[in-house]
Formats: sequence, structure tokens, C-alpha cells
Amino acid sequence: MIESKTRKEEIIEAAAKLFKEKGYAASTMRDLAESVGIEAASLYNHIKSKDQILGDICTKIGEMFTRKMDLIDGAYSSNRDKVMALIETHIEITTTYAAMASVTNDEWRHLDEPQLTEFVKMRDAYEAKFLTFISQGIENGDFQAENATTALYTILSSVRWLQYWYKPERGLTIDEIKAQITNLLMKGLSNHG
Amino acid sequence: MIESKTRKEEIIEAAAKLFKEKGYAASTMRDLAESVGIEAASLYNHIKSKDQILGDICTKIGEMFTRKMDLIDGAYSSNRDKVMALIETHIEITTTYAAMASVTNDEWRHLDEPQLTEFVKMRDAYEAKFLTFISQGIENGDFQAENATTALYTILSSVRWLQYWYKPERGLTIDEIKAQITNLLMKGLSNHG
DNA sequence: AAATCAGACTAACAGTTGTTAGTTTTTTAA
DNA sequence: TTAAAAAACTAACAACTGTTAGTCTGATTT
Repeated sequence: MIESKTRKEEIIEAAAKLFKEKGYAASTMRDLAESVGIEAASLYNHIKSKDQILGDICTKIGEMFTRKMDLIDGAYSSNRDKVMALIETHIEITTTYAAMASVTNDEWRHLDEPQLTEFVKMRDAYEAKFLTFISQGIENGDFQAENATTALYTILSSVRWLQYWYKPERGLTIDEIKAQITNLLMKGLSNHG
Repeated sequence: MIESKTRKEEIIEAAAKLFKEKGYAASTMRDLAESVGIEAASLYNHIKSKDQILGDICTKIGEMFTRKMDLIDGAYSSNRDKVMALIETHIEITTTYAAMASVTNDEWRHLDEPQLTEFVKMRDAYEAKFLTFISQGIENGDFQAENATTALYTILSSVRWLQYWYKPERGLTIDEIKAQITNLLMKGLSNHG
């Protein structure tokens, strides 16, 4: 039972790496089986379907972001602190759960229903909250930006693409990356440019 | 002959839209044929293979960026102007050739050899040049940033993701988007924050 | 009017896909 | 040690994949 859980997790983690490398549609169950060291049919002793693996990955990461969003919303009062904490959260999750975060970012559209609808709902809610922090920050003078939506997506894009170029072997620690990106983006939002 | 060329372009444009929506691997030649209004086998009167379509798309967009890079490098002298012009170029190409630019961004890894190597080489060269503008700008005091590479990819990420959220029906013109994104990113790079 | 030819068609191929059925082996529990 | 449960195996399925071969149609050219 505990054994089984571990094995399932092992499969899902291998799947995340595979999906990240080759994409969901181009990854076969035989590829996945080989990377785990068993036959394709044996996978089905642990998982329900290929779709379900993707569902598990996207749900896990999605819920992680949602939880963090609520935490941050409650923990800080200024919009500036909230936005900064969110940027740092993105960097943390992207680097800690590299493969799964990457897959969630790029392959969520291959989810089937009802998981697709569920995911999009969660994502929209997340972005809507993020947007209010920026909008409020602009209104009360914390930030200076012409358009809150453009600012939101400029920021989100930056951090969501981190997976493509962050490589630990470049010698930069996560904290350094965090500081650098946060600096650039917060300065971009600042009202004293 | 002229007819044929038009038909081929029509197929490639339909393919770009399809690949953008469903991804390259998940798009079938039968899907593509249907979207053009013919049978799958008939496609092969106009194109060589599925791979070749992707190759055409990525090469076209890749060369577009390369050409612009050289143009901009020659036309401006300050690093600030170069970086600004590059950001604007990204926004222009992404909005004008929306489907193809999107496919190039997301599906290039499905290229087969030798096109894959060719593409990566072109892309690396582009990013290397972009990086020198930022590095030099930091050196001579035009910009203030802790790490040129981090700054480069933060910027590139922002503009490369534009495809995911830019929707003309939101009411923002391309020029407005350009101004907003450029403002935020250039302010983020500026030395008077 | 005859010949040419681009461009559509149908039929089919060989290979791959996710998944199931049924069986055997390995691990766990009694 | 034996029974039971978990997890591996082989074999196979039906559907789908990109692509080719060969044929037919309709327009263009001679």
C-alpha cells in the first residue's frame, strides 16, 4: 500500500519529466514504462490512464498556487508586498517542482473534461486575484503602470518562462534569481522611475 | 504554378493555426486536410511532409527575427534604443504573424534534423546578440541590473508569452501594448530606480 | 480537338497508439 | 508455510498515424 503509493508517485514524476521533454501528445505510454523500468501494460496497475496522469500533475501544481495565493493575500497588507511574494512563489515552485510546473504550464490544454474546465477555472481565479493587487496598487499610488492587465501578464510571462532558461549549473542560486527578477519587475512597476 | 503557391501557403497557414490550437504532435494530417477542405492524401500534392510544414514555419519566423536583429543593430547606436526596438519587434511579429510565431515558440523542439540544429543555432545567435546589448548597457551605465542573462530572459519571456494573452478584442491597440510593455521593462532596466 | 498536367480522389500500407484480458511472478500477512 | 494481495508479465485489440500508389477530373495549352 505504501509501496504502491510510492510507485505511483514515481510513475507520475517520471511522466512529468517525459512530458516536459517531449510534450504530452508525443510521449507514449511505452516511453513512460521504459523510463520506469517496466512494461507499458504494467503501468495500469498503478494509474488509471494517461489523461489521469496529466490531470494529477496539473491539479497538484494548480492547487499549490491557489493555496499560496490565499496565504499571501492574508499574510501581507500592502499590494507591493503581495506582488513581490507572488513573484517569489512562482520562482520557488518553478524551481522546486521543475518538471511538474513546466508540464502544467505547457500541457494543460490537453486535459480532458471535466479536468480542463476545473483547471481553467482555478487559473482564472488566480489571475483575477493577482490582477486586483496590481490594480489596487496603481490606484493608491504604490505602482505606476498604464494598464494593470498588461502589467500582470508581463510579470506572469516572465516567471512562467523561467523553466526554459533556469539552469542550476549556471551558478546562480534560487535566491539570487529571485532577487534579480523581483528587482527588475518591481522597479518596472515602481512609481519613481 | 501561381495557383499552387497560393494553395501551399494556404495549407501552411491553416497548419499554423491548427498547431497553435492543438499542438504539433496532437494535430493530424486529416485534421489539417479537413480545415483546408480536401482529403489528407491531397495535401501531398502541395507539401512534402508534416515535418516540412513545421520546418517552413519555424524557418520563416526565425529568419524574420534574425533579419530584424541585424537591421536594428545597424540602425541604432545606443544599447537602450536597440533593446527598445527589439522589444517592439517581438510585439510586432507576435501580433502580425500570431499563429506562426506561436508555433515557432512552442513547437520548435519537434523539428527533425537537420532543421532542429539549424533553428537552435539561429536562436542562440539571436539571444547572444541580444545579451551583448544588455551587457554593454550595464557596463556603460545605461542600464542597471545585477545579471545580464537574467535580465535578458526576463524580457524575452515577457514578449514571447504575449501570444497567450494578447487579444485584439480587449480594445488595446498594438501600439498601446508596445508602449506599456516597453515602459515597464525599460523602467525595470533603468538606472534611476 | 488532342494532349498535358495540376490537383483532387479512393484505397491501402505498415507502424504506432492507449488500453484490456488473462496469466504468472513476487511480496506481504497469517 | 501457506494464502492472499500486489504488481509484473505476454499477447492482443481496435483505432489512428503519416504517407504512398494509382486513378479520375477538369482546366490549360498546343
